[in-house]
Amino acid sequence: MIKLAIVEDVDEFRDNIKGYLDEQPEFKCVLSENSIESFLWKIKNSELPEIVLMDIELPGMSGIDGMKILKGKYPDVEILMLTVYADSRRIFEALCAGASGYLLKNSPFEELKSSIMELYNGGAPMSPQIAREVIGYFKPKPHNKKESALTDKEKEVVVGLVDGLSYQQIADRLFISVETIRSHIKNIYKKLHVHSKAEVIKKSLKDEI
Amino acid sequence: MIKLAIVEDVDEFRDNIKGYLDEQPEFKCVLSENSIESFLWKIKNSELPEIVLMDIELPGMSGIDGMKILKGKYPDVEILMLTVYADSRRIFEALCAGASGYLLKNSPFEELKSSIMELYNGGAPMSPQIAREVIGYFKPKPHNKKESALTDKEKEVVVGLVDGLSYQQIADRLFISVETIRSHIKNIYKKLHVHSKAEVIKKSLKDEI
DNA sequence: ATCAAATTACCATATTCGTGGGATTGATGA
DNA sequence: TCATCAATCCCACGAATATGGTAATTTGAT
Repeated sequence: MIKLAIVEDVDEFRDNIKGYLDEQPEFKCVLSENSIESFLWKIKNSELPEIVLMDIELPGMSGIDGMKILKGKYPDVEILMLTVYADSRRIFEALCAGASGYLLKNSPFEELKSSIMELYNGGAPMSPQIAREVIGYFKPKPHNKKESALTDKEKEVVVGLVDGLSYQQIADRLFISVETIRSHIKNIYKKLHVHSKAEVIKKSLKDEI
Repeated sequence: MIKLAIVEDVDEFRDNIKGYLDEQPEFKCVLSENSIESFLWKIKNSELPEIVLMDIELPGMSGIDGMKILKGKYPDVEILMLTVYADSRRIFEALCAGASGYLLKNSPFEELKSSIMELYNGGAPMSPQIAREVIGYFKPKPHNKKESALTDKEKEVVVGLVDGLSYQQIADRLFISVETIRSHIKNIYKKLHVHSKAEVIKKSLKDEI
């Protein structure tokens, strides 16, 4: 018997889901609320749900913020996001906030059920569209520039900068003069169109150099 | 009719898969090879497959390296990784190399079929275990430190540093004197035990401050 | 064999940074 | 109420950085 909670502001949709889930012998809805605020309030005196189905678009506190609070208080609760949107910003915000699964609302109830079971068994259910976004996150980027423009030596210098070394320290590490480092840095700055170590480090750590 | 290719070194397993897929009216196996090398050779004179089922553990060139080459020559080919391993290093290497799906070899053939269909329809099929790893990648880390120690103002200054601004520019942005920035920076350095902008930026971008 | 690029190195100079001292004002909490 | 801390500002000085030159080798590719 898996204990569930539902947080969804559209009354009809919430009741439909609850109706369906209550029919399933493997589930038990211990809470069904229309806002994060009331959910967080009621949960104090309720059985602790194992899985929370949560809408991402809620009046008042957003599902994302709600998740953060919920996860803070009850880290073991699994959260399955439900949403009509498949845009990547929302997806990654939700995942970074601790969602364990992400379904589109147009999923049929049977899929909702199997997704809950999958989540309960340690999986991470996602609608195909969502999975595509998530996988796409790792895909090799079209790599805007051609091979980063930087030479091998310049890349070594960049590594030194990222490691927080001074010019002198980089020189020692690469067994060349600090003057050479200065030359390389000048060229790196020109190529990357930056004017400080800080910007190089940022580029190196964020984009790709 | 979806055109498929199989790259798998274990003859029996490869033949079993091919046998099953050939029975399906939606599929057509245009290639079935036991190594990346022979696959890349034969594909030149073969119909171009739309989806390649590829083992990740291959003698000779690894599936990962093979994928990179394949993706380089035929960027539109979708790759579905097949493996017995679910360790995160392999998963993320494969995804970063351009895999569009990732199945464990213990998946039943029916699941393999539905996964191919899902991939063909723009999804990104994953075994539940794999999905868990992928989602886990985004999960909030156990956040080692206690609330980062930095005050709100100090965090704003850090943001300025990460943005590559000079002290003066940060001062202008926050409408306070550059001397105040210097004070904040001194305190930030003490709290984080660092001695340069570079280290702060690195900490901010890598760990969490 | 030749030319372009990469790597190495040096000089000069203005700016920025890192760090040591202070000091004042509020807000917060014990 | 008193102590603490965040936030604001100032001074000074040596170290490091940013940017402008110039130029000798090495290396790679044509």
